[in-house]
Amino acid sequence: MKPVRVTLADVASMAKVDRAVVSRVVNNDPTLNIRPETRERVLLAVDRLGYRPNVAARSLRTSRAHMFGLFIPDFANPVYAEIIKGAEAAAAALGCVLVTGSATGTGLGGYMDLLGTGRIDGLLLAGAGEGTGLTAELDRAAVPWIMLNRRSPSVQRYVILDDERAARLAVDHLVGQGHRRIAHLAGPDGADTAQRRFAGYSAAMREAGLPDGPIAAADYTPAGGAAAMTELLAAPDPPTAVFVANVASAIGAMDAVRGAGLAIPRQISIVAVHDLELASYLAPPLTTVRMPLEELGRRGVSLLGSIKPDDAIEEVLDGPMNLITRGSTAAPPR
Amino acid sequence: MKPVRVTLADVASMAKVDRAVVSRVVNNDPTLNIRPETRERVLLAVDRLGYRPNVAARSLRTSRAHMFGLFIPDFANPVYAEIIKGAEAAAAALGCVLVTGSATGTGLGGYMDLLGTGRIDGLLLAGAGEGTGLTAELDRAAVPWIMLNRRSPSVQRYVILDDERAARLAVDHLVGQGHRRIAHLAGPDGADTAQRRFAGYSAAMREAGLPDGPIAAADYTPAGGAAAMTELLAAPDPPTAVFVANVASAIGAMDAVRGAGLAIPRQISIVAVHDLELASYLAPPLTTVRMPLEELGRRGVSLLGSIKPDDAIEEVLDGPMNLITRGSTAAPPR
DNA sequence: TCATCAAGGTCAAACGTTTGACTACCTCCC
DNA sequence: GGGAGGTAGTCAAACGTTTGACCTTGATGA
Repeated sequence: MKPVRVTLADVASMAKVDRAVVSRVVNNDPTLNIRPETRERVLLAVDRLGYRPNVAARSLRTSRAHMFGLFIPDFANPVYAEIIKGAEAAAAALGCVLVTGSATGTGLGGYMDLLGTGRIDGLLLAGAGEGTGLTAELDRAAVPWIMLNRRSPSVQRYVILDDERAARLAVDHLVGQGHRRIAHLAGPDGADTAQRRFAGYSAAMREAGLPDGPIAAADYTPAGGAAAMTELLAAPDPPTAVFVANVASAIGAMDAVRGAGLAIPRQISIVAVHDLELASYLAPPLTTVRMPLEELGRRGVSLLGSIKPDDAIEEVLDGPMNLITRGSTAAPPR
Repeated sequence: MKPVRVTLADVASMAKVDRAVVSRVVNNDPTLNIRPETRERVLLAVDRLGYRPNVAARSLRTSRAHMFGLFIPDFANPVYAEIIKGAEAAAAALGCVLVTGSATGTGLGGYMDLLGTGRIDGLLLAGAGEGTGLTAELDRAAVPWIMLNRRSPSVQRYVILDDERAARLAVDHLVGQGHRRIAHLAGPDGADTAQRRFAGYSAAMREAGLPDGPIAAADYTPAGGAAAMTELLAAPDPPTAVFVANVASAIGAMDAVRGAGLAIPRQISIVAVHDLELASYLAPPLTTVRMPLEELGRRGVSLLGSIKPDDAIEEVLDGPMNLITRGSTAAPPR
């Protein structure tokens, strides 16, 4: 077969009908009155010619791109992989493509330039885009946008997870094992998720009648986690357990604990937010709280598909969230 | 500012010129003769109105989408993150958007449906798409495509890395430390990378005057790696070192070694292909061979930008490739 | 017999760019 | 005076869909 560019007109002439009929058949237009045999003829022609609609022409006419954007800070963070997966699936269900971009490639500034006008029908901002003038520009271009798992300081347009509940799950688990000196290896100061996880930690400790333990902040990387953990271990009355705000930090934290010559979980227990396949293969396997990230991506896209440009969205997604108990947590040393 | 949809016509009427002039100014058409002051007027109008070209209309007219696709099996595999990064950057340099899709969301079949006709100017296939009828369909739609780090059995259109060299680097390192019974934890049977890494392993062993050690295949996941490693350890004369074809497998492999009660690197050394930030934080830190994956993505896109549909491409990319020695390799037990 | 109605389509005008062809004006030179 | 040539633009036809308005035919009801 040679490369060909099949258009509506080709199909129409093969099926001996007007282009309009083909268009309506292809799009299942309910207003179309058509004899079954004619429809058959059209579908046959579509099939024989291998017709696929030209998306540019369609977009131009309908001013809908059938494409959503998802912007993330970095593909290397596996936490985002699940969000992408859910978002892709939801977009596909809507007959749309998801284009995922990261800040590592172009930066947010260039991103809008590249997307031009009318390339996407909506944009999901996952942990990126705060503070920049991007949202204003999106509004100007009438592109709906939603922040995922981040609240924006000014505008109320977000879907977040119940990070407080996640933190409670983790802390309650530690408390249940008998820990009383529980530290918190928090997320970076600016991050909204970090604040919510801290709030949950603090509330759970209070409810258990325990004072907040030592706290150290780290960005969501192994290196950051290692540094913060070293800090926590140097505290005057070191903790017997640590609730870590992020699994990537936790990996670094575990290394720091080993570096200090302490045994996990015999001398110190660790539990982190976000689960990874890899967590089972660490030494020891890491106890985590699994968050409904895939659901988050899915929900984001489906909201994008239905919101009006000025709708406010403030949603706390309650998907399944559970503690996955592995070897990194145990009763404290006596 | 209210949402507006600014078109060429708006700019033209504000600048008191024809739409054609605006178009030529915006696109820097060298054939245009224009007075500097007129150009200024146009640019001013563009700026004041916040004009951005409508990509759908442009694509329709020029039949170029200014968009490239990259298809990967799974976002959760951090190895692909680097490829994406490079590809995004190269696309941006060409003024194009990169849309990355994965098999987890829609499957390859649906992917083409969604992309329709004319949505992308070229597609990079990274470890996905073999065997399906996809490439035939791409050819039919006259969409250039290139396989990344995979050779297709039939058509010769690929860019690969020098996996043989990577394997040699790893094996030579082990040989240099005095190992003589070196096993290979290979990749999945079908994978082209697995074959090349095996070939490199085998060649390096031969050159060192050593016989191939035991070999076990695994998919590129921790679970697969753990199972295969267990198999290797059960061999009659167990190896003192293992060359693992992939870092994800290696993480599982390390766990299996620990499960068997053996110490790394004292009783068994491990080295794997592909580096991750995380490798430094494993226990012990994992020795790896770092591959130029970012370069691979970059090169893929830039080739896409320049090839003709029927060009053959058979390129072995020689970017920097180096052994990163960490704690998982040492001299064999005596 | 004529108006009405439904079925089964057809017609043609957009959508916003790009681009080859064309024009209007001026200058220069013989 | 007239032709050549250059400058600075203008004109209008595509590109492939979608969609509201319109048309034709045959059947039905009064």
